[in-house]
Amino acid sequence: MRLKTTTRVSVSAIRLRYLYEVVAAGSMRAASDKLGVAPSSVSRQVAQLEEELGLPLIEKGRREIALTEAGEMAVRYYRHQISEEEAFLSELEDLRGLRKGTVVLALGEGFVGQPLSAVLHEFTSRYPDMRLKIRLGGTNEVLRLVAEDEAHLGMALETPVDPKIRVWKAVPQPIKAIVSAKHPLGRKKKVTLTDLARYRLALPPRNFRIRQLIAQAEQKEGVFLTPAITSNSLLILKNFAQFEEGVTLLPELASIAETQAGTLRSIPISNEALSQTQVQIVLRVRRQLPAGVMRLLHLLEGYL
Amino acid sequence: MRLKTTTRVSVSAIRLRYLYEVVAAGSMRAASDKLGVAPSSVSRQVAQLEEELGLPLIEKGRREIALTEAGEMAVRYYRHQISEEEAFLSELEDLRGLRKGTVVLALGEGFVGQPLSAVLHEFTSRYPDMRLKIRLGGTNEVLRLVAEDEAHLGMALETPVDPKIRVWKAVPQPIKAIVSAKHPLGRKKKVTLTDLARYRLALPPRNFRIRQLIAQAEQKEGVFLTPAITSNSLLILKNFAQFEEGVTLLPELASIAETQAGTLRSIPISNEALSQTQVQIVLRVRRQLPAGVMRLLHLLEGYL
DNA sequence: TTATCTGTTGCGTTAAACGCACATAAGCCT
DNA sequence: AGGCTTATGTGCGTTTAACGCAACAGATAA
Repeated sequence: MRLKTTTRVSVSAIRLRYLYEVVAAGSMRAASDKLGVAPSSVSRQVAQLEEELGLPLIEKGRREIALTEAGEMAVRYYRHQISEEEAFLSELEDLRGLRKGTVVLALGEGFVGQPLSAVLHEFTSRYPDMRLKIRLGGTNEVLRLVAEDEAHLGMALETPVDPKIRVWKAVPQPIKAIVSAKHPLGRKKKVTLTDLARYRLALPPRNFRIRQLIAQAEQKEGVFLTPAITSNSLLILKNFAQFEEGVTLLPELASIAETQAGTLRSIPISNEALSQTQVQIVLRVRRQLPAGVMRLLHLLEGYL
Repeated sequence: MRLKTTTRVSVSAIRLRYLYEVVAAGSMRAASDKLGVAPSSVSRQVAQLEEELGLPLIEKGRREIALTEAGEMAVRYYRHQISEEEAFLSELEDLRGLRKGTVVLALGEGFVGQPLSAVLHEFTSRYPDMRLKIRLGGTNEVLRLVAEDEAHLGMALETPVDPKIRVWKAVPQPIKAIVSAKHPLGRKKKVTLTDLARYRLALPPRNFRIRQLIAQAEQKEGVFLTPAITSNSLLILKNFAQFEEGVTLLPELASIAETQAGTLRSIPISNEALSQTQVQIVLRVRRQLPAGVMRLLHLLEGYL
């Protein structure tokens, strides 16, 4: 698409302003006082505006200035323009003061459910006019959104390396065995994959990063886990552990509320691939982030 | 009333424009080509705009430029501003091309009725988007309107001298005796006040300039006319002459349609004050008139 | 990695706006 | 009518903003 190539005529803002001040002050001298410039300058600018527009704006040859019809139009236009500008600047002020704006946060599957609610609640209440968009998706989806500037921030588990992605912060987030308090494994300090294989398991589907990490561990140890149940809902997985005496494998964060309440326990797994996983906050390399996003970023950092 | 003294911040138009062209062209270099300036200038203006607004507008450090949220707002604002400016300029264009505008014409009492309709019709049809305001009033009212710029032009009978009023054109417009074709005076070439005193008369009220001129003539000749009927409606006066065999005294113009049709006759009066009256087109001294007004002025000149 | 785009910065140049001083014109007052 | 006051318009030298050129640095693609 080719844009117009017409040379823009652009009515000089300063000249319009001078005209307006002249009318408001009632004379060029008064206007020049208010503007802090010499009267000659005012006179010239108004004259040049008339030349630009090709029409007389003030009726000359009299003591008090009086606008012509074109002058009235010009002043009306200027006033309108000013009010629009003020609206624009005030909008900008909101943005500068972090009061407005949109932050898009992409979350990996590890966070599906009601995670982060404390952080997000703090953010939305501290900046009530900021809109927060949360996009959920698999780890790869998160990366794509961040790489293509469709999301400002991403949080996901064990993100693969990508030249366009910068890992801002990574914190250990081992995948643990989640069981109910009454479960036989509940008293153990550590479990092996072999231990787990003896119990009924609930696991996420194969396209989930968690499941891929589990697969890596299975490969390495030669032990293969067969889930009794597969679900992309973390809640279902957790319910399976809590009410059906089963076991599920999740990052600690995903069940932190229940472990703190005592209804579930999270047991470390003695496998490197699972115990050394990290949750990562990612953004696009060299991307300039709006201030609001930085705030959320810091909140998330503190949370992890 | 004191106006605001806040120093206006005024977002630079050129910088906004450069920003806009940059995003439209996709790069600063392309924009500089289109704008016909060096790329360095574009870069600087955009940087200065960012400084003025206190916010980054484009995300730096990448090949293709991308706007920040503030940048989006700025471009949106600029586009809006441009469309407003175009509307303004096009309005102005109308004005310049005489297609639009308002002309205020003040008419004295001698023109009440349906006079000038040919001229006014020609004017309104030739400049269909020009608005024509006609204010009717006594001669003094006409002069006040013109003196105080509430009317562009005035037409009245025998206007008194006034330093603020300039007589643009004056044409003789004697006050004549108006009678029906069958009236005894209808055959005379000239009548005196004494002649008139013998018939039933219809005259305008005393606050009309016509009546004041008649009074001057009465004073001078020592003959006093007693009207059978007094009315501020020229139509009533003329009807009195036409259907009730009476006489009325009016400027020739006021009954020109009827005299041409032959239903009324206008007889000169042998009195200096009445036979030498003039109708005058007046305007304020040194007033600059819009082009549209000049056109009407010339049309009126031609008519008289 | 190199080649070639991009945006940025330093510095001398051009053009717009300015201030000062003075000329000119309009309105007011006697 | 004529002087007096006050306001706008003009010539000219000065200041400031925008510019062009050239060199540099960062980023993408081969």
